[in-house]
Amino acid sequence: MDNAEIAAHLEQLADLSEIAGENPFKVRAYRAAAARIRDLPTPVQELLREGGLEALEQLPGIGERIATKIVQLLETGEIEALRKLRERVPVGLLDVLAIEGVGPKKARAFWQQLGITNVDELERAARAGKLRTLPGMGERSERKILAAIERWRAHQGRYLLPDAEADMRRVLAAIRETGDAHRLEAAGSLRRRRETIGDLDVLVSASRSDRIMEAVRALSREVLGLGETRAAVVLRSGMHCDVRVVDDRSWGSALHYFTGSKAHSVALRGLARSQGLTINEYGVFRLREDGTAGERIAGDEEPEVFLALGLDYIPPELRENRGEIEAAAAGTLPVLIERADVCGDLHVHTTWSDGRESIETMARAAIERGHRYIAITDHSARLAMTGGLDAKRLREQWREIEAAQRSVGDAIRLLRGIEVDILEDGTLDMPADALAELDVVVASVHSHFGQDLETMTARLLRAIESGRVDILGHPTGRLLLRRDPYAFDPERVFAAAKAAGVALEINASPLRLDLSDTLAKAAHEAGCALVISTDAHHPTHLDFLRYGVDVARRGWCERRHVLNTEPDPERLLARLHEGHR
DNA sequence: GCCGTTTTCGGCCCGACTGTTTTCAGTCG
Ligand SMILES: Nc1nc2c(ncn2[C@H]2C[C@H](O)[C@@H](COP(=O)(O)OP(=O)(O)OP(=O)(O)O)O2)c(=O)[nH]1
Ligand SMILES: [Mg+2]
Ligand SMILES: [Mg+2]
Ligand SMILES: [Zn+2]
Repeated sequence: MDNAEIAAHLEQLADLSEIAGENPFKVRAYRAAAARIRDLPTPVQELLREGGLEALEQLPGIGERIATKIVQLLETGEIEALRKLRERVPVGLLDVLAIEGVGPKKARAFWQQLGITNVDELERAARAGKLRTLPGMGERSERKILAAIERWRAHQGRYLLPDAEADMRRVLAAIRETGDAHRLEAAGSLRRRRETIGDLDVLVSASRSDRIMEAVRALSREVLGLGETRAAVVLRSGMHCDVRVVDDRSWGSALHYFTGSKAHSVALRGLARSQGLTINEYGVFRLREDGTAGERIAGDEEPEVFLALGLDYIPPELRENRGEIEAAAAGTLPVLIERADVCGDLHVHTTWSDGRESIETMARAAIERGHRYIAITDHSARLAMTGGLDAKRLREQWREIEAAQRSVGDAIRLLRGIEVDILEDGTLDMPADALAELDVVVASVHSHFGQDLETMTARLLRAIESGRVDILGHPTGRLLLRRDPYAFDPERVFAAAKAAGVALEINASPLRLDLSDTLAKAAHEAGCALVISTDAHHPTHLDFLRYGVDVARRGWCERRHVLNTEPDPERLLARLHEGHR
């Protein structure tokens, strides 16, 4: 059972406990534990094997009770407390809880007072006008729930970054168009550069909000809520969008609030309380004896919020309550890598396999982007559907690389590379002598994703220890929103990569983002080198670098952790080859 | 259920909007 599944069990425990009327703080503890497990780079199974129950209890937010539940889950396949809860509370209510506007109290009331146990029954009851018999519910409530059920049925889930960015540009343009916005900025998960985006959150400062709200309404196909300072709408794309309007004085604290994450804000606000302060979206205030907010001491600009608490400024990408507040207090936050630090791209495809453009076209596109070097890394033969290269065609490609190099001049260095398949048994899909003549060998898994953890780990280790591999490409094999990562033990893989001097790729394709933020962090903390590569199959894909830098920043990476921040290609190659060639 | 440069008991973030309410609970950001 992988960490995502364990987290899902804890989430379910939280949801059902909540409907059952449990203490909300206990429910929150389950949710916090679920988040912690989901963020864990190492499979819990491996953690337990090495450190036992104590290793689990070491994790913040996981104590004796939850640790025991997790062990129980891994040993027996279920959590006793969850099994009992499922006997008592209909599991169909989990869907009811997912309906917007329905929380634990209403779900419970539907169930206890109307015998509703799932969404279909809720829909029938709403149509039959039965919900209005409940206290605090009327005809409008029924209509609202029916609309929410429709959205739930159509529900599109989360979005990839480029799709969210495209809609965000439209929203920002429309708000700007009103001329009433003094400042405006994308907030929420998009500002934090999370790997997928649930909805758009936009902060605006203005002295009047009516025309801004009207502009947002005009973009939407459905209005979920509309007040003086907040609007919640469904855009025509189906994406949800929340707009918050504040006045200029509140900009900093409002931006902090709306950027989140929720877990970060809750932790920061808790720290403020312990310092006799209180934070809301309007500022940082001294806390009076009676518990109300007193003198305002900060909040015009975002950095003041941190400063007021004695903290270093925490960049949005780090605001996930993963230790950033403690690091900011200790002055040990990383100096995060930036896009301008990256000097080249080490994973580029061309028409020699499944890329869309020639070597020279890709080279010129890279020059336009200021790159000092790119590695031409087409697929090896095993990936037949991509027209992958065998040793003979690989050697032919070198002549074209040389020709392209002469043609584009010395503005950029074209490196001979390959993305060689790691075959089922961990051997490489190319003879060793051919690989030895290359500048850059990226090795990746493209088949047999279903191997168990031990088999896949051994397969990756064999490739890493071959002495022929410089970079492990898209190390988990995941496709965002489409394919889960394959099972393997990152700890052993990272240890082997460090020992062999093999770098780990942060694949910057927004369909992949692989390594993920948490794994990238674990990798450099394990002493591994990283590279950020686009896996470009088209000139415009070279711009994916931004997304890779986002991941690196979310993974606490500094410039020194990423090899392709080296401007000089010869020095870069020396670093890439170090330890195994 | 977790946690502790105040603490091993008693806190645990804080406010906008909605619907139904005559003063607020529930839900959500
Ligand atoms: N203080 C506080 N802020 C919250 C709470 N819930 C949400 N926020 C803030 C922080 C969030 O980043 C921001 C936007 O809320 P969203 O629900 O859209 O979450 P976010 O954008 O982080 O993730 P998403 O990708 O949309 O799921 O609002 C909360 O319970 N308390
Ligand atoms: Mg959001
Ligand atoms: Mg939102
Ligand atoms: Zn690949």
